Amino acid sequence: MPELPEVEVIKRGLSTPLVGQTIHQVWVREARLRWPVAEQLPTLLAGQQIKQISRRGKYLLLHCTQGHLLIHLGMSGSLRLLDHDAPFRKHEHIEFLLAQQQRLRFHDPRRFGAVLWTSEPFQQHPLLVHLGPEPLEAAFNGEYLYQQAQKHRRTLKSYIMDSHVVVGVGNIYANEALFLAALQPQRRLHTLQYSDYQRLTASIRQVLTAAIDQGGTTLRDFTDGTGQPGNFQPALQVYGRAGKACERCGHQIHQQRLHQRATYFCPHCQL
DNA sequence: AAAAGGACCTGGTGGC
DNA sequence: TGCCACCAGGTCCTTT
Repeated sequence: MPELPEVEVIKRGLSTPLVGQTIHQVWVREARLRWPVAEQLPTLLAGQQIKQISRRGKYLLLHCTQGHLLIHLGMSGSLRLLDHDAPFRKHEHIEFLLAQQQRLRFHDPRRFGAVLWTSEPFQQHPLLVHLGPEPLEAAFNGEYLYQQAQKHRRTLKSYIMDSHVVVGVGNIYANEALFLAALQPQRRLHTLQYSDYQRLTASIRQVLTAAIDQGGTTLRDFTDGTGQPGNFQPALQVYGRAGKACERCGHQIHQQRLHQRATYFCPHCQL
């Protein structure tokens, strides 16, 4: 479900209601997520205050009094802030009881998501320490993407979706960014020029920024922390548009499988 | 050693 | 209606 824009939208939506709140109680109804939820989690978290919320790639980080809660939504995860009387839905695996009788619930049908605790500096967590730069920060630029590419001969799409290269670019936005940059997803890295990487970094930034501004992309069920869906879906140029007309040139959008993922592109615009 | 494939899950959809 | 195959926004681990 969530790529970088969706996680960013959730972060922004939950910051105001959550920062400063105390976690009074935690209920783990299903511990079998991507990694088992720590048995001690309820004990560890009880009484801790949420000091700050941030994001690293697709990880949402709740910085608490004595450590950090790392939340990854995987493919189908979501977080909802609910009133005290909200009935449990299926797949609501974890509940955080807050003051004012509000509760934050982690919902994830496919259980590819993760909820992890660390009391160490979070940057050094094994899942975060090897991540590439944030695409919206200055370290991610044409020079960087070009230099990294010299180490590989793989396809362009798998390259930009690799979180060790750059974080946050999932299948939807990889397709969209490649369309914006007029580059075919299956191109091999060594066939590209320096200027292609400059254009591509700009396109990645552009599509992620626009998606954040629109509140993210809702295909089936994405909502921010308060239940609002995103509005970026109508702006998608290629993703999910197989057989439809390219909005730039009118040719049909093609679909093919690349590395097991649905891949969309305009064979006329993208070279 | 890089790159592709498999695995982890549930639910929705479309075909027969 | 039922059954089945296939698809889905992620990413770590294993195999080639």
